[in-house]
Amino acid sequence: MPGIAPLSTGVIARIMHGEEVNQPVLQILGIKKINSNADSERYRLLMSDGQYYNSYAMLASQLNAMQHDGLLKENTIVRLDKYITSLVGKNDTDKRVLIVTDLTVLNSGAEVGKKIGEPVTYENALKNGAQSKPLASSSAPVQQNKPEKKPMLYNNNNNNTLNSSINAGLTSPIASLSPYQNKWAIKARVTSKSAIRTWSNARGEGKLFSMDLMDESGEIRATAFKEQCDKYYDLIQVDNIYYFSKCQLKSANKQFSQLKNDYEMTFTSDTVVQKCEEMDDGGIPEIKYDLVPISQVANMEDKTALDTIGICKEVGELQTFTSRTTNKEFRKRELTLVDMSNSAVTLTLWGDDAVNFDGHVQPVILVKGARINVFNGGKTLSMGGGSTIKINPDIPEGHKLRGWFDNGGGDNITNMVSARTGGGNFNTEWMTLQEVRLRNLGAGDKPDYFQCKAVIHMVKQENAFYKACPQSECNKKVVDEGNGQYRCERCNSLYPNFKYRLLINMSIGDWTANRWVTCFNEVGEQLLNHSGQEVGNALENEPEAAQAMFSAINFTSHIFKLRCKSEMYGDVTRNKLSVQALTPINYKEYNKYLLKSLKDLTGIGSSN
DNA sequence: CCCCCCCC
Repeated sequence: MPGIAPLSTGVIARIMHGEEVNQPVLQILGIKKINSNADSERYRLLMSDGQYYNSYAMLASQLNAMQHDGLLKENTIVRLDKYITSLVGKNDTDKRVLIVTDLTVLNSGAEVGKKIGEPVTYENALKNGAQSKPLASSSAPVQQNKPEKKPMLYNNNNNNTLNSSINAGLTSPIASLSPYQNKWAIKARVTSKSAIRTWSNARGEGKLFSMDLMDESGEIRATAFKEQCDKYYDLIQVDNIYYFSKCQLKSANKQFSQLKNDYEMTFTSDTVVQKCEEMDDGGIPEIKYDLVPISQVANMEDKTALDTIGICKEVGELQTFTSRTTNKEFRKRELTLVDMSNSAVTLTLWGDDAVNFDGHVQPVILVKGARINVFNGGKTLSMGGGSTIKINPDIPEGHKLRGWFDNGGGDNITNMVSARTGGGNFNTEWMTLQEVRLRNLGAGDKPDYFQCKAVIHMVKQENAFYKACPQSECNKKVVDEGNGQYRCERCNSLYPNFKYRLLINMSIGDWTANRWVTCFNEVGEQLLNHSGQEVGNALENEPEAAQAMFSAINFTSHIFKLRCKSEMYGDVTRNKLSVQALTPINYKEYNKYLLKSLKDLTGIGSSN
């Protein structure tokens, strides 16, 4: 059969003997779903090497999608790129389960069209005296073969017992754990660890912490309550590898966990945890980061979890507030992360992370599992369950960013993914400047936000900047003492210097109306394409340079994201517009709005 | 046995 990959004949005998075989090629003779309950999905495979077949094979759940896509039909020939074997069951009936964690389809079932060879079960072949020894191979076994004497005595809570099992190499892959078998030990890396949390409800009260564990086969969440919480909290550290045994397994509630496992673990009084001190990590993978460029965050769905890395360009004050809904007090701190996509996003830290954070050195921040929140039409990242941050991580991406930023890389951030320091072009209602008046926007307690396409008519150079407190966290206007000293009333300090901050008023117009709007520092810097320092200096000392900067933007068109709020000055109410963000015109998006407006106006092409 | 992840 030309084009059909040859099977690795007889290889199942070697695999089931614990030998590591590189990329065996097998044929799928059947696949069926086990565990029929709705939130648990797992497939069992019947696979043949043409000589033997093996029904104790499982598909790791991260490969379920291949089955969903119809890629694993009967007769399909696959190459096992990664797999793990594990002994399960009581000693006398030990079975070696094969868990496939990565595979490549070589020929589709339709292409092959039939079962190759006349395979028999490996177990029957053994009984009938067929060759049971592994064939000659230079590769070392991953796991020890089944020891002759009964080694797996987990009937007491004794570390020596655990050690002997572990030393014999008898750890199970996480993917093989289920509530139906409890004699196992896993060797896993801690990828995240929660803070200790207390609860109190009708069913009682207590405390707990949870952690996420990972090995080559998969991941699982574990929770330690009460006594176990106190006992293990300090021992468990992110990135370390531990042996765990005698935890209770139960179905995971998918509502609360994004981890790819149908089960989760609870520590019990019998649980044994032991730190793995070996230098060799034994194939336990490093924590993997799927780093998303900050610019991409704008295109991702609300509530998505993601990994990213950026420079903490700005850091906010620690804020404390009481939640209106729960009456709980929260502490948070907002960081502005920037990266080489010339984009910025806000990352919110909570609790101790927020309190202890020192951002003044503009560190590299690596974050795993941060969640997207939509706020004011922008997107922010927030730490939550399972999220971790690392400050100045020793990884190539971190060093690259450091070099980029220290050479001025962060000076031209043009894309503000979060609304506070800018904003995107998503989810914000389009409006004309006339509609803003007609609809009485900004009259409520909360500001209104909208976007419009407008052209800059005139920019005021007078009072376009002010002299602000030089402290990085304080932007209050300083009082010029006239003797080379500047006084900040907020910090109650005298300084020999100040920093320029922009506060630009300009007139913009669309086809319906003109309005005066205010740009604060960051947007002003983006608009004028110069730092506040440069603009302030030019305005004070180099009028021609300043003129050039300001006239360069006259009659340019942009998408303005505006905040609208009516404010009282004495007994006069003024409706104020401030520019939250400024973006180049995305004609695809803008035309969508125009087309919709046309439909609404004419009724042509509309549904009603 | 938790399952909240907040606020502007």
